[in-house]
Amino acid sequence: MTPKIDDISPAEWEVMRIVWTKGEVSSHDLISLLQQKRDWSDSTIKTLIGRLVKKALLQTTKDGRRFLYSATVAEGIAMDSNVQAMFANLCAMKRGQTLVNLIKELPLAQADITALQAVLADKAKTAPEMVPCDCLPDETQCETCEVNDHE
Amino acid sequence: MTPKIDDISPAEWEVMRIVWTKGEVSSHDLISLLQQKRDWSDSTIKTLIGRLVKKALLQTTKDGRRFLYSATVAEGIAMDSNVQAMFANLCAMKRGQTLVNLIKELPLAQADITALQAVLADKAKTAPEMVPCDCLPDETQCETCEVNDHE
DNA sequence: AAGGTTCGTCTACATTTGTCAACAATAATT
DNA sequence: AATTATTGTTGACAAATGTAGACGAACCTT
Repeated sequence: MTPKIDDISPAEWEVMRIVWTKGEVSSHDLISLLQQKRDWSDSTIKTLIGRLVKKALLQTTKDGRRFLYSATVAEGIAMDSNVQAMFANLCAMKRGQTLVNLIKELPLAQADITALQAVLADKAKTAPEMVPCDCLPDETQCETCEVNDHE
Repeated sequence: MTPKIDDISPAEWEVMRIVWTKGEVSSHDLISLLQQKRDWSDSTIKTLIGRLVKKALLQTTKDGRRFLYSATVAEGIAMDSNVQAMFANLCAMKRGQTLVNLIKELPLAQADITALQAVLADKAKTAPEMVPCDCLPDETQCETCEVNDHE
């Protein structure tokens, strides 16, 4: 089955983070690590693991009696895909501002900032004057867009 | 009741987008606009409206026999809050790269780019050399971080 | 006044998600 | 061998979500 990459629930996300960070983990490690962050019972974590395996986001390797779990999808891919899916829900016209607010809040490393600046410099070359709102169905006109059009 | 701002389901987002864009809408308008984008029955949309009212994300004004619906939370606030909540799920160390990938994909207006550049220039002044991974519980060490520490 | 239309509310039902307990198989200990 | 611990699998159940039919009150048409 294909991994359901955009179907990771918040609780499952916690599990995946550990797996991605450790590479291969036993359910025991997963449980012990997660319980240092979350007040979840062993059972709960086992269920989450089971569901992730069913969703094909985790794969198993037999290690004697137990299993070792590892991710079937790279962390970066999953993050990109989910973040992009989330942004697809937002009004196209207002994504830029949202990004500005987000970046203001986020701690970023020097290297990240440099990389971002490079991408922006590049995009600036071909960026349109404005990105229109896409909240209403095609035929309909968005008030705000009209206003801006007349500016 | 306080609006459950981070409790907007994907289907509900669709509804909110219309409301935010139009300001005040009747259920009739909502239904007719939404059905141009989604293959939802009248009933389905009515249910969504009802749930949004219950979540205090929509408020109503009586307009004769019917209601006019409007948002109780500004679109920008909701977007910021949700995007930030989503990023909280991501490994702190990899958020920067995710942002880079996101921005590469997103169409941005000139003005947005300029604003982003300003924020980045400002952040660059105080940005740390690196933001450590926060996927594992405090005591535990993240492999990748170690590696980077030794660089 | 009678019948159709509009609109809000209720009920319904399958899935998904958050949370667990119980159980069975297997391995480790005594 | 008997007991205990470990670990994967099942079953459960409430709450949230996607989806939609049915019903009743209010309104408009004739």
